[in-house]
Amino acid sequence: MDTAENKKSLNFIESIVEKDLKEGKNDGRVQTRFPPEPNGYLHIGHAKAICMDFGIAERFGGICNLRFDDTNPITEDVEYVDAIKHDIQWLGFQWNSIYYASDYFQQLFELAVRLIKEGKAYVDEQSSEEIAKQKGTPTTPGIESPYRNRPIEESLHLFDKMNAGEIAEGAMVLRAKIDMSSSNMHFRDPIMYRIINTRHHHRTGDKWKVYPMYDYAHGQSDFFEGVTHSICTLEFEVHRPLYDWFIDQLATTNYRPQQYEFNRLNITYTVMSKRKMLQLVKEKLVAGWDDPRMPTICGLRRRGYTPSAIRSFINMIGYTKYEGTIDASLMEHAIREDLKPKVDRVCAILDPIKLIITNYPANQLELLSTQNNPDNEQAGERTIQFGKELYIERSDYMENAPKDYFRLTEGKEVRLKSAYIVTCTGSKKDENGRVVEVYCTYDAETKSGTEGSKRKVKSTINWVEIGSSIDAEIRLYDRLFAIEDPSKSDQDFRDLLNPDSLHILKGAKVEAYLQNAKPMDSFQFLKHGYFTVDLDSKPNHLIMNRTVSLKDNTPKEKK
RNA sequence: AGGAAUGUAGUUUAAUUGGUAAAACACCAGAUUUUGAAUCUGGGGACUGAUAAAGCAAGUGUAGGUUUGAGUCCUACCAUUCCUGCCA
Repeated sequence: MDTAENKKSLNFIESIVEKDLKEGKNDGRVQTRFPPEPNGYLHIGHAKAICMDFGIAERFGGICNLRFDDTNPITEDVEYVDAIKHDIQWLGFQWNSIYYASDYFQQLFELAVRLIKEGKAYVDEQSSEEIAKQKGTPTTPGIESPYRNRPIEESLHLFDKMNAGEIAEGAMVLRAKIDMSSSNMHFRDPIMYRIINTRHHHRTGDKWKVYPMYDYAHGQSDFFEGVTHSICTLEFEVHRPLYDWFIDQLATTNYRPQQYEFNRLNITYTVMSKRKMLQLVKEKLVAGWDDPRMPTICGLRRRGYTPSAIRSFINMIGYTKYEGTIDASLMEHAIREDLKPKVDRVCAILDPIKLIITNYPANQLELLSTQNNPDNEQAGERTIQFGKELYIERSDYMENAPKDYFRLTEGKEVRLKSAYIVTCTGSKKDENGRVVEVYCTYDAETKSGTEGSKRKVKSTINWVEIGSSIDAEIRLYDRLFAIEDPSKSDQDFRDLLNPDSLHILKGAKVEAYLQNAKPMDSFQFLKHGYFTVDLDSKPNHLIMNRTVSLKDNTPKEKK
């Protein structure tokens, strides 16, 4: 797999790294970092970034560190730190070291003091509204703060008071003194520090009352760590000049981290915003961050997606600077391909109806053999129990069938998968006219594997023997949103949820083989799709999630 | 309107760095099958045309230009995305 991957043409960032290496930039070092903010769970978009950050290091013999961008205690929490670590490792990556932006708070503070002393930063006492107003617009320059040229000593003194907790939250900020008329809005005296003294930081506790902003903290953290290629998504492109400006304040040698941006991942029928996901979770529109409909790593995991499927999907879509939207079917293709050779085919009857073989001896049971996975010889065979009374899918019988219906209807033959050929002889209805039992006769000469079984039959249907079958709750998941691009709609995204994204079937019957299935085990239910045992599944209450359906080409029941 | 960036089949990416526009997914048809899945074979697909026959002075957002030769270089235009949090 790796050789095939290496043959593939390099993406544009890999090309840059290769060139940098050739030119001996940064002493031939390659160092990346994955910098999540611990304020939510990782999603498939992060997986793309993870594959990039760790992938570059792996491919070019460099290192990749995990760094938590924990500069905002208002939204961040340890809960997320552990989940993020787990998700990265589950995806199959291992960081070199773990760092936290908060590890650098002291250094960042000292540098800020230095910038004040150099006249490159000042304490502003205006409200956020005033500062926003003075910022101007992209087409009109901003105006300078009245505090912009206050004495250095005064800023120094106030910055200390800010950090001592003597100033109220929101009352003052530290701003870099750059250019209020820059065409780049980020240069209009960006805020470096704000006061947060009503929250404990999950690592530094109450030590700090001022916290650095992203633009200041991020690049400097890269610098402190020795990052060479700081890879992020396109929306940070306009931040790059500021990133460089701050680095300029620190760099004294040839070493410089360089920021590169690639297109973030968008997928049809879902949202890729942590804010929106949080909202879905908080308003209980989904069952949690790991709801199998969520595009989070934990959601995909619970849905039955594998790390290799996710990685192959990411590999398929590539990295460019064009912001498009990936067809959800591509991800579905990835998981089908991944699971195909790996998981056993089993019988599950989602909407059962009884099939009684009238000429089969009562109380007789026999053991039949069936292939575990026709796409993988090594998976071997297993035995299944057959008897007089079976469950079949309700839809596999029709009382008044059209010509092109090839399954059970009076007088017609079908093959029972891995068993016998049977002929339908009729059915029984209850007082409401609902079919409750279907009858058939079997041909004892047609047992699977024998000569007699070679007869051509139009259709094969699935079944489970009643006595040995086990009950299962089946959760049929579908796309979370009803429309392709919920974020481009004028409507509230919550009104665009797909009302059919989850159907729970309580009365399903599955074959005994699933008796010992454990959470996260995957199977293919013949004709239905790939299913995974849910986390909440118990030995006496089997719950299975549909990962993805088989491709559905059944619109034959037209006309 | 200012700045930054991006336009290649329906979608996402390739294209030996100036030299045959290709792949995957999607779509369509046929064969095959003890899964109406998978598999196999083929097809339309980048411009025009009606879905065709077919055409082309035709094809990589549009229009020009440079060149023996342009998806690739140059110019202009158009479209889309991002930028005015004390979020990251």
